[in-house]
Amino acid sequence: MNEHVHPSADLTKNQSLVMGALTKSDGPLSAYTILDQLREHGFRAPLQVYRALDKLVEFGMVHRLESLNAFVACRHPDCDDHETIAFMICETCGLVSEISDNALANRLKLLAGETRFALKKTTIELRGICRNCQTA
Amino acid sequence: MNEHVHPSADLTKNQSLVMGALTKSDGPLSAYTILDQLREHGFRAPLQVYRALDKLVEFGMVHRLESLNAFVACRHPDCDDHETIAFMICETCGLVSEISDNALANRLKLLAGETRFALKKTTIELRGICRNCQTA
DNA sequence: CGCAATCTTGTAATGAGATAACGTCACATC
DNA sequence: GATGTGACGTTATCTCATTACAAGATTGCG
Repeated sequence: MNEHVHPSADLTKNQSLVMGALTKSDGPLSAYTILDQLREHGFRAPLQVYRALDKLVEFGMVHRLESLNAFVACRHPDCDDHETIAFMICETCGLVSEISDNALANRLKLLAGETRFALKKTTIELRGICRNCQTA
Repeated sequence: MNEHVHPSADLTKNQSLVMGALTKSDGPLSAYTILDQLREHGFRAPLQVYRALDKLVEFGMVHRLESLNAFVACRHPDCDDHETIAFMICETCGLVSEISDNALANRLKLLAGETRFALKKTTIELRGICRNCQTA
């Protein structure tokens, strides 16, 4: 069995709305942007968004980008390892792409192991300019 | 010449005070914590801290921890590459250690290069429990 | 010297991100 | 039908960060 099933069917109403907003969006959204988009659906307070986001992140359907204080729908092809994903963030167009690289993950695990560090979560975010935005 | 000279001599008064607070501290400090510590030295507004921090980060003397919204004095042994440093952050004791690993840095550069992504800055933060805190 | 350009500083106000504390409601289980 | 659990709604508050504007300080040059 896959541990990272995306339980889209089991989402509550609020979770579905938040997930929908993120899926529709091209790039990452802040919690407050999501809130504004969902006001017409009855959302009134940040906590409604944050609670949904917490669950979606827990389910592995959404990632939090620490360097942006924003959230993106998970789009990486294989769902093997939600704990060691790298993000490339274009500072020009805002595009975010996910990278799942075993060599990278293993190297980090090795480094942690060397000092007996019990690794729980990794944040890897690359900021720069994507190919498209350079030629433009 | 080393491009990452730490120009401690050239720091302004505010920059020195902020740097001092970070150097004295065992772990990372938030901007507002620094502000509180420096009130007796005449600090009154967050901006005074943020301005100093911006410069110190620019000089490579201070690192920003994105996943903590906090700052640490640079303590990593070699100053070769301020752009690709990994941090291990203990969630129990707050200890932060810096890792400068070439294999890791090269792998990231390779991954970025594959998609012609012009890498500007990398954020690598490992959260977990350090060796000491596990045995305790 | 006198003046302009630039950099650093101080202050107030505000914007943006996140959570605490409270109460309520729906639903499952025994 | 009592009880536990999880999602929900609301208000207030907290933390983090920036904008905008004014005042000094410093450098460089005619």
